Amino acid sequence: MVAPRPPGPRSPTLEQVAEYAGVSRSTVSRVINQVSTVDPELREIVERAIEATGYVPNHAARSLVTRRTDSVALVVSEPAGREFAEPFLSRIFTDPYLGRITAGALEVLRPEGIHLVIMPADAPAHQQVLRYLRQGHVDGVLIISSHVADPLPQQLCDLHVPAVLSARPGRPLPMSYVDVEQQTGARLAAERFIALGRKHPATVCGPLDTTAGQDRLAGFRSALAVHGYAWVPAEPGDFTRAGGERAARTLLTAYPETDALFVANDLMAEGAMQALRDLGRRVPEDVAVVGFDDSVSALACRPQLTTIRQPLEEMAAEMARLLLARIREPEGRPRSVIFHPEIVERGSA
Amino acid sequence: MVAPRPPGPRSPTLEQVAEYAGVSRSTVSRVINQVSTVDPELREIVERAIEATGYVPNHAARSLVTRRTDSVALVVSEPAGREFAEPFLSRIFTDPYLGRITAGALEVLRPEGIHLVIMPADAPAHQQVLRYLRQGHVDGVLIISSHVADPLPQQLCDLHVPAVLSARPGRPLPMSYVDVEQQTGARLAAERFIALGRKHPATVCGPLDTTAGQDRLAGFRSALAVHGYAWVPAEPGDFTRAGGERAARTLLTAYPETDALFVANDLMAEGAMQALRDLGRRVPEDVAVVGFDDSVSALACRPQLTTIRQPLEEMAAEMARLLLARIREPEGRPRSVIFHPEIVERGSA
DNA sequence: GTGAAAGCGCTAACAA
DNA sequence: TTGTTAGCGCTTTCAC
Repeated sequence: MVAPRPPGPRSPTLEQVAEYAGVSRSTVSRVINQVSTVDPELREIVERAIEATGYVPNHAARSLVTRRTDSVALVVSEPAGREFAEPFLSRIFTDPYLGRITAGALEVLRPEGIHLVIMPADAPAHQQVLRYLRQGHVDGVLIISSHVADPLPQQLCDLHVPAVLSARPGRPLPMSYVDVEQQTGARLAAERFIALGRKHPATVCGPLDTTAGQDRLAGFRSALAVHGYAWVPAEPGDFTRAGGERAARTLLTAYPETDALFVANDLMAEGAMQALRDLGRRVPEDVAVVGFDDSVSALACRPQLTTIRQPLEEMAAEMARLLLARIREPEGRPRSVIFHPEIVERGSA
Repeated sequence: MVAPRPPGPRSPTLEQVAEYAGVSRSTVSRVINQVSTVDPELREIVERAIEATGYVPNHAARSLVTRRTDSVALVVSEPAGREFAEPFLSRIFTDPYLGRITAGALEVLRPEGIHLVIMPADAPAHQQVLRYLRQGHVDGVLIISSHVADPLPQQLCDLHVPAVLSARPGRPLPMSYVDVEQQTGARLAAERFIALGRKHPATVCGPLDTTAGQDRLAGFRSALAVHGYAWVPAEPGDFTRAGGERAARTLLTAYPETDALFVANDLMAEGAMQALRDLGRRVPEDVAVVGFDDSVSALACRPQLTTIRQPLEEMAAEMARLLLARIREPEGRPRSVIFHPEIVERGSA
């Protein structure tokens, strides 16, 4: 909380513009709000008065009566019970994932004149976030949540705050969401390995308490089952670079025959490539590697990463569109939009 | 702009809580605002009433009278006249720079209960951003601006909106800012090359219309001048990965004898390493490379990047502190806080 | 087509 | 210590 701002040179009010123009407050208000029933001549006069006084409407006053704020929150949720080496804030803001989501959402929001408040919500902050949303700071919420048992989506649902999820919710919920066909993506990776004639596929999967982690693992396994693999080694990572490195090392130590590695996101793949290098494995000759995301990390790898592309920017843009629709029509049916993944073939597999 | 939200189940007002508790509005207000002059017994009653009714204060109403919003904007400014391959939004949100700044700022802002609105401001959006700020949406602004001729800082100054800059302004301005000793950083790189016995240093510098670009180049040149280098080849890049790759290629083609390369940020260094690899140069054997930032990119490189560390998170945190100070005391003297860079030695030099 | 007036939910003088 | 009251600046009926 900050101290009150001192009086200072306050900007003009509607009242003052009205006086300047010699009309009533209502007329100025109508001109500002583009109401068409204003005499063109008066409108002209008022517009000049606005220009002359340098008037801008006061947001709080307007918001108080209209109950709109023209801004939405981007909530990055993380439930309790996860352990990470890196602190929450640097971890999420260093991950290219969030950047792509932000860019995609703003691509839609900006032209609509809607602003974005970014709200990290680790477990201790959940209550504050809910409070914030209840205070009417924003018209709606984009929720980035991956943990299957994350309570936040349900709570937001209960609050009747318009909201859209970044992925299929862990439990069914009457809330719009966007997702990618996770299993299909994983299958693409599996098929790539089969096509390359690899015999010992394995995977650094995502955290098994996330839907993406579960789905990608299941998709990979079931696609390989079709080719006779009743079982596939898997070691979970935490979607961070260091986590991927660690998991790959564990995996390759336990299963040194591994010649194909599916890593559940590009950031972990970066770490996995490092581990492989340290272990004296060549990529792709000894071990073929496929990542997931098609983020900047994929290009940073040597060799560059073959990966499953999910169009995060477009997905976030769609989230924003779904949210706007929901804000405009809160009782509409929740919608889901599922995107198709594609394999992007580069040097690693 | 969005349509008005329908009435729906409005949350309780102060009035209703007061009625429930059998006290006046003011008393409830005092309890909410932690005013100490409330009888403990009454306070207890009121708190129960708040609990029972599920009351939360309406932000707009409060903001209208207090003239505070408890939120600040993070404006990422970019003046007209720059050409980039990538669109503005994906470029800035994909750059680890912004992520580190955001994380650092939130580290200070969050505990204070202050929220962050993220506002990209390319040239066409400048007017809207100024308008937004004048409307009183936020209490202050953190400005990320690098272009020496960027008009935005001056305009914000004129608006009397509390603001803090991410770097020394292009022209002197009565505004607080944070910076790193750019020239010292560049000198560290130069000295590293001298220590390694390199004879043909060169630099992929930053855009010459940015203070950082200018300072790092000047610092590198003047440090080398001390060692007899009257002139040093330099090729400007645009601080992007692709730009660094292009610039390094140009430089190495024109000056194939180059055996030491200072690259003005890590993102460009990543690209430069790629270019060197393509040109058949080994790093560090044939060409030693030093970057600037110590971002995640530095770790993604092979070999890992020796780089000049600037503590961006701490710098952003300091920006936030300076801003809070300014909001609380708008007439205070503008302050500058300059951080010390350090060289982080890794594999590339 | 325009103006007068009520009121959005809150804080902060001021009185009691 | 508590209550009464007057706005904060705007939109929005409702008369005219």
